[in-house]
Amino acid sequence: MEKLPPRIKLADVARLAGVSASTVSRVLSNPGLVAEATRSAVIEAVEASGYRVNHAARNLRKQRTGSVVALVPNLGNPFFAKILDGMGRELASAGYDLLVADTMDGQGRHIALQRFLDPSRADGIILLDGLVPAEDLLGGIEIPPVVTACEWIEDADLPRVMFDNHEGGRMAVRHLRDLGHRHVGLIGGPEENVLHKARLAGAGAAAPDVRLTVFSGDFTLQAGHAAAMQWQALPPAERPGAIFAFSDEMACAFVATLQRHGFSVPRDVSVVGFDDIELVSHLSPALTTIRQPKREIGRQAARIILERIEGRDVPPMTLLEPRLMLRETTAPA
Amino acid sequence: MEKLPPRIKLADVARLAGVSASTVSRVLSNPGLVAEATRSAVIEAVEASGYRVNHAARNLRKQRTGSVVALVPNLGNPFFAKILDGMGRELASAGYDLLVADTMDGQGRHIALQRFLDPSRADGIILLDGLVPAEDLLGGIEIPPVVTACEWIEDADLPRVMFDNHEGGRMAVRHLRDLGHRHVGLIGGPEENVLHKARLAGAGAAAPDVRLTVFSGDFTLQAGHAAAMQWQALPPAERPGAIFAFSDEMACAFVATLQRHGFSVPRDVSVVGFDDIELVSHLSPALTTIRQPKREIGRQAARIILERIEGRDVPPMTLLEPRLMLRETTAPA
DNA sequence: CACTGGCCTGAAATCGATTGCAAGAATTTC
DNA sequence: GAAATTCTTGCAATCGATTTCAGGCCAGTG
Repeated sequence: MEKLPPRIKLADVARLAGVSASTVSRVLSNPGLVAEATRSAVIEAVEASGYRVNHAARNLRKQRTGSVVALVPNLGNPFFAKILDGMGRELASAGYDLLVADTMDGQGRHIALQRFLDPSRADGIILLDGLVPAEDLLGGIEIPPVVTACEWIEDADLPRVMFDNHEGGRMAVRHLRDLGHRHVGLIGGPEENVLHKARLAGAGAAAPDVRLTVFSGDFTLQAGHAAAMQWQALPPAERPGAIFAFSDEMACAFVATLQRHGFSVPRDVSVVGFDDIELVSHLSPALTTIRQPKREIGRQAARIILERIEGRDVPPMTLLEPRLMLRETTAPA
Repeated sequence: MEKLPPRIKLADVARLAGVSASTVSRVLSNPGLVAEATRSAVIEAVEASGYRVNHAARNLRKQRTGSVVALVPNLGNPFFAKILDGMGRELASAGYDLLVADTMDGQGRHIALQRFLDPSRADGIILLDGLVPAEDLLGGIEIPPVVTACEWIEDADLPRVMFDNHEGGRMAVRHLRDLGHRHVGLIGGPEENVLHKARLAGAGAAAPDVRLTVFSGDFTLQAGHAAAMQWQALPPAERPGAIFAFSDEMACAFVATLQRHGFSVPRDVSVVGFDDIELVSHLSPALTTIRQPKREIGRQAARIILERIEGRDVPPMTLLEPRLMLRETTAPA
């Protein structure tokens, strides 16, 4: 191992430029305070020495961390990738780092979040999991500002950034009704999930003359497959002629399973998904679905946490509009 | 705004326990050095006061950051989600935070990575982008240890964690040959991409009697669609009877586009993908593909960067084995 | 009984940048 | 030309935890 030269610090630059460390610091963070001649000498010394600030020292002194942590229920779920993407760009352009962490362990148990709810670890928190106990976020201790995105926590008074799930649910069922369907099957999420509840309520509010049959699910491919098996097992007269799945993955698996058993979509059954993940528009038949602007949710959540970090007030709720992507899996009854 | 009590620090706990700050620090980081009686008094004081260490201060003093940064070419690509997942869990269990950042801006231009290549920002770097100029990683300045994962940098001597792309390519073409295909179309990635080169070489090495026709691509759905249009435009005698796409997304789009134009898979053409993203096993027909153990790649990369952080030597290359997932999109010629 | 060694503990230095304060220089005002 | 401002700049304190060093205490040994 070669011996590395010790890292350059502020004092070294100061010596090189013939000024004090304070002056160098000012040139770097508040150049207006320093006389033109001194300033350029300092800049030259900074460049000549290849100085880079030590973040730990700066953060300690300034009592901030320069990073925001995103807590997701499952990092492996591709759904969050686009959201993190939007978030990451927005934060990066404001000079913040994005830290990500899972709220669940390998076995799907919620882990202790105390570790992240600490002002010395992150300046702000973006929470994408609606099932975190509210008391974790309010307990007497001092925690950084929090905003919830996508999901939200019902009994906590935190700013929310979310898609209009109720309207999305309404829109899907309304679309099917307009096609003449009067019996719609829903493939839902976990019952305690806030997204599930909102979409279900929206679906129910869409039209009084549409009968709804709920197949339970959990947003996964497996759940879509299971729902298709249940659907087939029903006597033909009892089978809903249309299906609204609360995630595109469930919708895809539902369609594929039926196809494999000789049914045809949309001839035998119409299907609407939810999310509009990119892939589904490139399948055959292309999935009709409710689009969630995922990147935009990430961006907005980032903007809002930045406002909160600056101490400004933010709207209690930012609602993003749904959009029906009309494609090939729905047809008249 | 309510007035918050000032944050508890080490000195406060020390006063409460009737000892010095040094002793409290020792109890927390090296309990063996402290007498049993003192230790329990300190622990009690820590709990009573709700003390939490200040990371900036600790990091400054210890000259480390407690975090590892993963640099990905496109955070929005769901392919990376599973990798980050494996990585995140492994790092978390070692007490490290995972920072993520994109190596590209919104327009697909590479951004300056200097910002992350800084020992005061991260203790280690996991690079998932093979197109970063090698000089950025070697230039005179001191940077944290780096490992490359998935992709790698040809002219840099950095530890690599990767899937055996050559063997994956070989396996796919061999499988098609075994089914009787003697003309295989490849839908590749960008020409300068290392994954593309390795898979292409593997495909070429599979069998001397198989003719290969390359359709250019870039791993995206759009590229798969474009390749399907090109395929159809060929005179039937010139159309490869089998296709090996270098990503599942391209394979899916290829299949769907052909289906939409009245062709049938695998009757008219056999298709093999690459990656084994979860969704493709739940389509109809289910995609035959080469599985990449994505979570495992993340885990291994994390392990290796942790070793490097500890200063230990690591193998220059960690190769993960391919596996052919035989499903429904391939059939005898 | 004096001495050596081990065990605990506290004082103080240290990590490196930021910033309030005050002093000296330069400029303006009357 | 003296007094009042305004600019610049450096000194020294500060952020909070860790760690070196040295000293106090106690037990064991010759």
